[in-house]
Amino acid sequence: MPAHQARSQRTLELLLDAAEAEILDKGYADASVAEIARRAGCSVGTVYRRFRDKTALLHALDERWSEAFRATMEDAVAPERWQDAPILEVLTGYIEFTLSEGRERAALHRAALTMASRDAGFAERQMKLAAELHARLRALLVERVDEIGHADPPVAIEFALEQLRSMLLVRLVALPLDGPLFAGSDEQFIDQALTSVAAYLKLEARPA
Amino acid sequence: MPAHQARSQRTLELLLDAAEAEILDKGYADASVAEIARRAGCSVGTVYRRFRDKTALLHALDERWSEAFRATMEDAVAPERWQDAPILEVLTGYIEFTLSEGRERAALHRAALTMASRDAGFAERQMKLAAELHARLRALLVERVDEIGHADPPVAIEFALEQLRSMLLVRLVALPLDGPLFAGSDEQFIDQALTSVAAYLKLEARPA
DNA sequence: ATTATCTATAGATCTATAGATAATGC
DNA sequence: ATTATCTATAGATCTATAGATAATGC
Repeated sequence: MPAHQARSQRTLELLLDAAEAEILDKGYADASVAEIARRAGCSVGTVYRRFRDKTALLHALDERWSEAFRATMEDAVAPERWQDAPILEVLTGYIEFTLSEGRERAALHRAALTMASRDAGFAERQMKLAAELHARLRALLVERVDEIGHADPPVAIEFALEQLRSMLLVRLVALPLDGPLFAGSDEQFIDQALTSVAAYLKLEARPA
Repeated sequence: MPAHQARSQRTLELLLDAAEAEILDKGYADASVAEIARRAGCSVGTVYRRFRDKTALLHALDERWSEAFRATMEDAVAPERWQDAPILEVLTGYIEFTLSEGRERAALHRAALTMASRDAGFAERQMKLAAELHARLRALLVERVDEIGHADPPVAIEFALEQLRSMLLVRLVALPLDGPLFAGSDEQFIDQALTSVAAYLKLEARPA
């Protein structure tokens, strides 16, 4: 249902804002269309003029989130940005980016999680984003393979990235259950994570 | 609401079984009391005779799950069971236990996850279980601290356990989003996980 | 006599639509 | 003339309860 008037375009954005607020507030399952309309300052009928149904509205919201994340993510792992940086520095950047981005977006991510558990479309979009970030990081490490002393670098790169991603997920998303048990500060966390990955990959100074 | 007759005790168990089936089938949010009653072969009124409300029924179910898990878990990490085993062997046992237990209970764990996102009581119960397992593993490692070459063993033990737990969670729970990206087999996964933890902890053969 | 169960339904949601009214822009 | 919005409500849930009926066990 395309918007033909400037007015309806504005309404559409108000609706997405309202849906976001409502979902972060009450969660996916308890978000009501009537309340979203109220928050957007319009009527229920208007919601259904712009969106086929409730699900379509939530998909539009999830797409907005995904696009915003893709933009920051692509910027954070752009190869130009890490020119000549050794692996440990790249990974430090990744961890710090994820921690700060994740903190800001924790509520959002948790909301997306519940949405994904009820509709495969959300899950697909999220996994695709995760895979893209993964691929970009892999490329950065592959370029620096001469630092890696591990016997099987391709496997090691995959595993090391999965290890970091897993720890960050648990630390950040702070799923209601499955939250972090490691009590250390972020500095301590980053420190140990880098120590661990360096030991596992058997990182060596780069040959000149 | 205690059960005074043998009949009502049986009904109670039928209701928990029915609730379990219903939740694994449709998820927490879509589980309906009427359908649970139907599956248990009794009426809606009967459900409310045994449980104050829907939430109380789900808590009773979650408690049943938790008790079952606690039993297998305590058995799996019992100190007697690992007498004289070196750290790597203990951790192999932990990983294998978690993978097999987790595979069986993945649907259940996912259900608990959604329940936890809507009611803090579920979250608390789950985190407590996770913390108990963690504490038992920590004790096993602390006993074997003379194998550890890492500069700060207490921190290293915490971090290493968190690292394993995080990877196992992502690999197993296979959250709708946040699923695993590491494509290797279980054998490959276990192999790399052990390589990694050995390198990080700087494990050495135990002094005789 | 007490406990358990069932039937029937009140009451509270919540999504989605129909039909009337108002604003926009060619 | 077309697009957007609002009001009012149908229709589908779903939780929880009231009141009648049946089974249990002292």
